[in-house]
Amino acid sequence: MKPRRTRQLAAVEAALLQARDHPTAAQIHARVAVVLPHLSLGTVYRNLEKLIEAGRAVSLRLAGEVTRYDGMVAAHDHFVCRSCGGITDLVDGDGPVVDTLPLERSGFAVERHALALFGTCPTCC
Amino acid sequence: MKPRRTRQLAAVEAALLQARDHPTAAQIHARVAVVLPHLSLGTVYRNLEKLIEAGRAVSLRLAGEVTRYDGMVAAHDHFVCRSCGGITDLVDGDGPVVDTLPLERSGFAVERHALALFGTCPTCC
DNA sequence: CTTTCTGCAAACTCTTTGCACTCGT
DNA sequence: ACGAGTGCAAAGAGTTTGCAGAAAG
Repeated sequence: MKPRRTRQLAAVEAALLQARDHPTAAQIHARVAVVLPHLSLGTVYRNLEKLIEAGRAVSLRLAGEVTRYDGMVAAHDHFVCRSCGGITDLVDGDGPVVDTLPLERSGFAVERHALALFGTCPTCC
Repeated sequence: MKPRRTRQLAAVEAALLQARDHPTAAQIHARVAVVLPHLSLGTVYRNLEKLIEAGRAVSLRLAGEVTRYDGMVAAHDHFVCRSCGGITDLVDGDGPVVDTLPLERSGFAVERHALALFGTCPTCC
């Protein structure tokens, strides 16, 4: 049950870290296939699952869209532009803040959240 | 392209409004099938799509889960309990608040958001 | 009557899995 | 050598769609 460092796993992680467009599994497959032509899509899915379990990747599911993957692992939110379709990472600090205090007071123990904002980005306005 | 008032559409909407458990398309189908035995799953999907376009329903996609539907149409967030799996509607006021001001200042025009919180609910703590 | 909607089933898309083989350790 | 990982292809799950007939307006 000890995880191994295979070229496929390394390549998938490298593609994820390099990408800033929140690629789909198929996109990752296409990109890695340049270097590893025989890479199968099934292996991409298996390795993405491993990275997520290891906390080295995050999956992102927006309404009406395929699952996307994000190599940025620190807690952050997303802005989806209705005009260009681009997804912007919002790092804590300049992004929106979710205030969970009222909830905590009601007895909810909040561990994490997933927030996606929709609208128009600065470039498209 | 004038929408018609069919019993199937009415029954799907009724089931949605009655449900408080954010049912999946299959669950809605099962519930409505009690009244309309010949209702097909395809029709459920088509009618859910119509309700969403009309702004009378909302879809909800959580990581690793099937699409769920919500008859509560007012903007609200969701709390997902890691222990019991229950989904609680968080109405604005006692729910968490998303502060989009810093973003707006950066040039983003935020129109709406989708927020899901994960943790343990009061009953499960 | 006209046009939208339905039921059914087949098609589609995305994702997962079984199996024999390969490759890290 | 051992066993986790891989490629391939087939299976699964969820959702969409084409078509002939039903039904709303």
